[in-house]
Amino acid sequence: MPIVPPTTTRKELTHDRILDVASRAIRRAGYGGVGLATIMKEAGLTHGGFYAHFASRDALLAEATQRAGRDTGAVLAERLRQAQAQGSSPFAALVQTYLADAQLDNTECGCVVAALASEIPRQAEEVANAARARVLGLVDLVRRSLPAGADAAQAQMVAATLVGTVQLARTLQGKAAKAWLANARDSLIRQYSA
Amino acid sequence: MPIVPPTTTRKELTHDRILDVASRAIRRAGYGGVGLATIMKEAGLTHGGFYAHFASRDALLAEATQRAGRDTGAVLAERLRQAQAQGSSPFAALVQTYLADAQLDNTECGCVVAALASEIPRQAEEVANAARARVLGLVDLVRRSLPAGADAAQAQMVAATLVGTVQLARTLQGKAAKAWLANARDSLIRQYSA
DNA sequence: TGTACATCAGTGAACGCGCGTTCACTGATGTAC
DNA sequence: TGTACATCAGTGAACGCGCGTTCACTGATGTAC
Repeated sequence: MPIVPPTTTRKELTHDRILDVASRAIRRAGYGGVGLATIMKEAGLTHGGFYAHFASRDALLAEATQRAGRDTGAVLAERLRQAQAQGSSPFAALVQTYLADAQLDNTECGCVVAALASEIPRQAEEVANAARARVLGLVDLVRRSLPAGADAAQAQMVAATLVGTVQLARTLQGKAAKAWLANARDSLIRQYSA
Repeated sequence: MPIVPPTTTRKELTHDRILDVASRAIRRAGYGGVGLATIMKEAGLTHGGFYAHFASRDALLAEATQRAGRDTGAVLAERLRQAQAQGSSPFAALVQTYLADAQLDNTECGCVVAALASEIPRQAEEVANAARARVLGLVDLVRRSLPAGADAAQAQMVAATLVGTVQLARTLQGKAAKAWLANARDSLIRQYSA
């Protein structure tokens, strides 16, 4: 989703559009899986104009990682708020959203950490830094969803389990993948709910 | 480690050497991160001879995935056997090996699933199939390490947590990464030991 | 044991292609007076 | 309000490079007699 600040020039709108396209492209195809020409074309531009918006390909990957993380982070945070407002368990809401069956085919708009985790350590410093920030953001979100008294260590365990589960389920097909997710939802909610 | 069957022609030895190099290359650099020329050079050959050994790049990636998984699977299985022989907990041995601090810098010779998980769904069918087999192999290994009575569902949870933990710890640096691993080792052993 | 020859494993140059990056240019936008 | 001009955002062709793949060839290995 494009984010449009109060005062926006035409160039800022274009920049934002490129970022939005790229944030989906990297989750769909991996950091190395999509070229600048494709991204620019999907944004309705020719590739020549790219360097008026970003210093390099890596600069785009870094910004796109941040964008992807903030987009899905905002959605999850909103779910937690809703659950709290209704007096239901924020943790259960998090788990059910993060491990929803739909996430299997939703890589392009899903969690950027789950989509790219194993590629992060191989990226250029600026990209890895942006990705690292999203990992920490995810852990923090998990921590805030846990019952009061839960510590960062528990949040790390849950975050690792969520990410690992989505990734491994995505390597399987159909029923086996959904069964894996369902099992993980049950186990996590049983174990960590207050 | 090259695997040498009883009767080996010179060509089989070379094939094996290419596979060994490739199995480390994909874990180090990702499926897309290393070219055939580099792999052949590391195996002491010129790249022209590649197609005498493999039908395509993807065929190599598939075989190298299988090789990597079997190599590390054999090491882990041996650890489990040792622990059982000594009357100590196989599960603790598995967790301490899989989540050892050394794994942070050991991507090249470590678990192929942890090294490549998020890239698997994007690979060609034959590569994804080989990788999927390694995921199931990992789950099975975990299941065999768990106390008697543990089911496949528990093994899936543990496998996802192991893989997610290694991946996320690898995105961090130094002390933070080691602390994450230590926390995960403690939590898992506390939770699943008989 | 020695020679002649077929098979085999690996070489090295070449191919077409898509990549990230650069740059001279164009047409639209917006400002000055 | 209208004209002249500077600035801006995006175009499209070109570059050098490394990739996967192909192929004619070479030198070594091994077999037949």
